[in-house]
Amino acid sequence: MNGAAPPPRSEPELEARAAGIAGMTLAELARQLGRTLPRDTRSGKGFAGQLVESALGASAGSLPEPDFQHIGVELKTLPVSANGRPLESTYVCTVPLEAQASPLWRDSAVRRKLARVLWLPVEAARELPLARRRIGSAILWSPDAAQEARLRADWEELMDLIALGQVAQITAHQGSCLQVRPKAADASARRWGVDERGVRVRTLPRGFYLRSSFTAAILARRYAGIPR
Amino acid sequence: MNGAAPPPRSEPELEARAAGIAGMTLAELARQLGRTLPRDTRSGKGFAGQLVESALGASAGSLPEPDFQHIGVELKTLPVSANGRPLESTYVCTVPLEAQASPLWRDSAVRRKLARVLWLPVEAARELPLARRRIGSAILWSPDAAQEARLRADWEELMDLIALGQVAQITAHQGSCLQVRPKAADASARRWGVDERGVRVRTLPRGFYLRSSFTAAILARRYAGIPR
DNA sequence: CGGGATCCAAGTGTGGATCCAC
DNA sequence: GTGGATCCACACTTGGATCCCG
Repeated sequence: MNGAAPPPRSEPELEARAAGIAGMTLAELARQLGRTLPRDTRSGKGFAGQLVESALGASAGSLPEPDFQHIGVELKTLPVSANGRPLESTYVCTVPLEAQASPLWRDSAVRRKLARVLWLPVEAARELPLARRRIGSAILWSPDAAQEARLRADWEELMDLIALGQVAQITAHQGSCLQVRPKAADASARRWGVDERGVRVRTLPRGFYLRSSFTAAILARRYAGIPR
Repeated sequence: MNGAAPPPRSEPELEARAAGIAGMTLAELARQLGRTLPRDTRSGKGFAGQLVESALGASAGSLPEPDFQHIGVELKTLPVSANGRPLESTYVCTVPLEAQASPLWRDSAVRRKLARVLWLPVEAARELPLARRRIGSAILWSPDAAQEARLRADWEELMDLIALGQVAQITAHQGSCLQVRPKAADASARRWGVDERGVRVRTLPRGFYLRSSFTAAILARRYAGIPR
């Protein structure tokens, strides 16, 4: 196997490929794919995610489509500690800052993105160099009724504020499982939004993120499976 | 003088700068600005335009704003033969392919772009190497009533077809002074548009262009002034 | 600990236009 | 001659996320 894989044609095929890379280190996988490792994790924040995209046949760098568009599955790597506990929140998608009337959960990007996800744990303890980090066992997941209800409640609360032009008042404290945080090159970045009076204004771009307590619960149901 | 100039603060200041570079070759101007010439004109299609932007203090590579936004003036280089006759049509702006109801000329990008233009003739005969091409004398222009009427008539005819989803039927034969032609990296490029039934479809991106007979008339009123 | 700040790659779109086969 | 095709640069956006100070 060398170079990027073609798109998988079914969920079982995708799961089989994920099983095939479980236990490998990022260095091993990078060598197989002919990719070089970034010098450090600061300058290579997205490296692990892009590496497994190539390995599993995701249409790399594509647009609002799911990673595996034929089969409607989104791929998310999950940085975990040695104990298999998520170390970071998970980015979902950008926040639509120009929303005016309160939109419907049914039509939301958050619901579409999270409808079907292949979670792939990857070791990410700060002291462990990129090269030695190992890939865990994947979990193919859809939200159950309780999870979807919590996601929806958080999303509706947050989107109501945005539709009212209150985005500047939102902090990452809000939302029990889904939060809104900055998503930008730096704090000076600006995107078009709407203020309290409906006037178009420049504002900091933001994204929806899943709290790590939420992804921890997903992993807890099925052992993350980092080989020892 | 070295590096790009700051924005001019008035039309007379802009005209004075243009007079200052009239008669210079592209090689001379490039050396003053510390820029290197492209190998050939095929790979350097936009070079002359970008060079004079720097020389005159246009906010290079900026967005839908006029080149000189403070004073509301657009800069257009005009490739001319040894006789001062325009050799090419002039690109104005992209065609809004998603327009539904027929929009108003008053609000159009074409009218805004052409409201005030500094035309700068530049020698461009095919046999003349980039380095030896000379810059002519600038003309600061606004459309007179007759010119605006022709532009408006062409624009309204073309935009009506686009609003009806007939963009695929438009050819460069239409329009007495303003035409629609492809504006893309190649013929496979696609942008969102609307078909006859109002359905969103992928279509070839297009731009508005001024026929060279139109720009020739502008130059004819005031001698292009390539020094001999 | 975690909320706010930041980092990289690649795709897309726009602005500058001229090329070239028919 | 000119209508359809193409070329370059670079700003902007999105998708991949983790960093790091209070």
